[in-house]
Formats: sequence, C-alpha cells, structure tokens
Amino acid sequence: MTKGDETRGAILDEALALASRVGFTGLTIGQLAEQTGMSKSGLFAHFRSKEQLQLQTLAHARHRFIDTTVRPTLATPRGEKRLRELFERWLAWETETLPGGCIFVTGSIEFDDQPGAMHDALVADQRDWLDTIATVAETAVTEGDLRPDADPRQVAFEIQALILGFHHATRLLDDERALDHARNAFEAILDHARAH
Amino acid sequence: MTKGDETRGAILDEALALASRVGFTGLTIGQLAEQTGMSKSGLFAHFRSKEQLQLQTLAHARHRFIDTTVRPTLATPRGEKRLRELFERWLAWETETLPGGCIFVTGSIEFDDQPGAMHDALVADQRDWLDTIATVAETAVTEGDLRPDADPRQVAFEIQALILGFHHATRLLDDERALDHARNAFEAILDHARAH
DNA sequence: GCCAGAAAAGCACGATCGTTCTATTGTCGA
DNA sequence: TCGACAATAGAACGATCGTGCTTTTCTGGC
Repeated sequence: MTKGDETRGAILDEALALASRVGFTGLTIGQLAEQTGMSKSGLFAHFRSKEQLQLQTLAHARHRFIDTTVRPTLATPRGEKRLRELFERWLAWETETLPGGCIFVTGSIEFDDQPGAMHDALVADQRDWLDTIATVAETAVTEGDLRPDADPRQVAFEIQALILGFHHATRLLDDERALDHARNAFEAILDHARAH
Repeated sequence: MTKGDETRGAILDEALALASRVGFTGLTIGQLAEQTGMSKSGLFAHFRSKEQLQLQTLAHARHRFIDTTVRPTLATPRGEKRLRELFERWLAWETETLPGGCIFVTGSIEFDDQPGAMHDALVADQRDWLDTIATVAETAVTEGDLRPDADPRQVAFEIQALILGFHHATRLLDDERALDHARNAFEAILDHARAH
C-alpha cells in the first residue's frame, strides 16, 4: 500500500466520524483538513471534488459496515438465530462505531429529496440492506422458525423502521429506555411472524 | 394583522417547503429571498438571525401540525379509533403537506448531534409528540381496546419508529408498497397490544 | 545517494454565506 | 394629506465555501 492510499484511508476515517455528526453536506473540506492536520489543497488532491469525497466516504462506511455487521452475521446458524444476530450487530454498529451513530441513517434523510450521485448511491445501499434483512428473514421461514406465509419484505420493513426508531430515540432524545423498547419491538416483530 | 406579519407568514410558508427538501441548514437566506421575490436584507430584517429564521420556521410547522393532525384527532372517539385516526392523519401530513415530507423527521436527524436552540426545540417537539401518542394509546387501554398491561410508551415508540420507516421507504426508496407495509405494521402493533 | 514521480503545501480565484448599515419606499392614523 | 414609522431595498463587509495552478517536499526504486 502506497503512502497516498494510507493517508487517504486516514482522511476517510476522519471524514466518516465527522460526517456522522454533521452530515455529508456539513462535512467541509476546510474543517476536514484542519482535523487531519493537512492543507486544504493537499487533502483536496486526493478526491478532486467534494462529491467524490462524499462518495468515497460513503463507500468507506459501506466496507466497514459489511465487514463488522453483515458478513459475520451470514456466518452464524441459519434461521431466527441469524436474524437476531443481524439485529444485535446493527445495534453494536449504531452505538459503538461512529460518534454520530449510523451514517446511513443520516445520509438517507439528507439526500432523500436531492438528486445526484449521493442519492443514487444511498438508494442502492439501502436497497441492498433491505434485501439482506429480507433474505435472512426468509431463512427463518425456511428453517421453520417463522410462519410459512410470513412476508420477509414486511419483516424487513419493520426491522428497518425499528432501526430508525432506535437511532431517533438514542441520538436525538437520549432516551435511556430506547434499548429496552427496541428489543421489545424486535421480539414483537418475531412473535407476530412466528407460528403460534 | 399588519403588513409585516402577512409577508412574514408568506416567507415562513416558503421556508417550510424549502426546508422540508433541503433541511434547515440547507435553507439559505439568499435562496429564500430569491424564491419569495424579496431582497436578502428585506427578508433578513424579519428574523435578525438565521437561527431565528430556523426556529420560527419550526414553530410554523408545529402550529400547522397541531392544527391539521393533533387537534382534530383529539376530537374523535377515545380508544383504538382515536389511535387509528392519529396514525392516518400523520400519514396525510407526511404525504400531502410538504414537498419533502414531514419536516420534523428531517430536522430530528439534522440536529440530533449538534447542540443549540434548534436541537433543544426539536427535542421538546418530539417529546411532546411521543407524549401525545402515548396518551392516546393509554385511552385505548382504559377503553379496554388494548390489554390493561400494555405499555403506552412502548406503543408510542413503535409507532414513532413506524413513522420514520414510512418516511424512509417513500421519500428515499420510492417504494410503492410502503403504504401497505406501514398499515400492516400498524395492525401488528395493535394486535400485539390487544387482548387476545 | 540520486532522481523521477508522487504527495503535500501555498496561494489565489469567484461564489455564496450570514450580517450590518444606510437609504428608499410604503402604510396608515391623525 | 401629511407625517411618523414600519417595511423593504441597496450595497458592502469579512468569512468560508469548493476548486485550480504552481511550487515545494517527500518517497522509493535504481
């Protein structure tokens, strides 16, 4: 790995932390340069445009997310256990990885009404993520942990909503019951999709 | 009503629409002046600072939200019916009022990690909103529509999560099944809290 | 240890940001 | 209808934004 790639990685680490707090638009090149101890132009040369910086920061987050959350989950036993693992790993990702919480939540709201490359990248990421949840939910169906007629996409929708609700309750409202509420809600989703 | 108040109201209408699409930070005085056909300084004189513009825009949204969603709901029959009314009215607010959807969702994510008056105002609004949901849920308990040991705050958390999930699915992902998923999820929340 | 090429810094640009000050225009009661 | 005062516009400010150009510094293969 060349020197350039190394500092580029360090920049993206910092960019990720900063963007999770102030968003991808609030992520400014001047501040990022100051925070990394570089000059504006030296830092800028790595990306050649702000949009590229944003896109690469998002890609950086995607790689980290897949490595720490998605891939390990897919290595656990199929079925309800895997669905639980996915949810618990997302909770860890939300609370332990970045100072501002899940950066996909931030980005999704920021770009939901603004066209461009960032919007498209976020849509692709979130569709992939929903597909992942739905696929894992489907294994729970085929393993017999959930009802045969349970709709994996409905389950995915509800879990995604729960994720957003947890982010909201912890980040904005600082609600100390958020974790309990979230786990209760998760059990309720499972109960409802389970054979009774 | 004086002339100043009238134009100030017109400005806030425009500011609300703009902020719902680009956020409260993306809401810029120059753009807002251009969109309303005023001069920057003429518009600015109404608010004396950007933070005041943001706060008054938020207050404008709050008044509209209470008028169209909260107050009419509280005039409907107590119990499960009222809870349904609240949810359906929120859906209408989300889809029909502002071009970028519910502005409290946008603002909540935007300011969840940034201290200041806007953060505090949004926290207060969202706590009030959760209290409203919980109170309505409690009427459903006392009316016997929900289990006596159902937790109104848990129900409020789940409905708030559902709200965020619906915004996400419609605004970002343009998912045409979002409304079905949301209504199904709402029924699931009720089922789970209902006497069986 | 030299030297080509990569990496970083320095500096400046036009644009736009929020904000202030002063001048002009509009409103409305006496 | 005049005159006080509210409402709006004009012009400019310092700061910061993203970005380009040029120069300096560093790095790694020979």
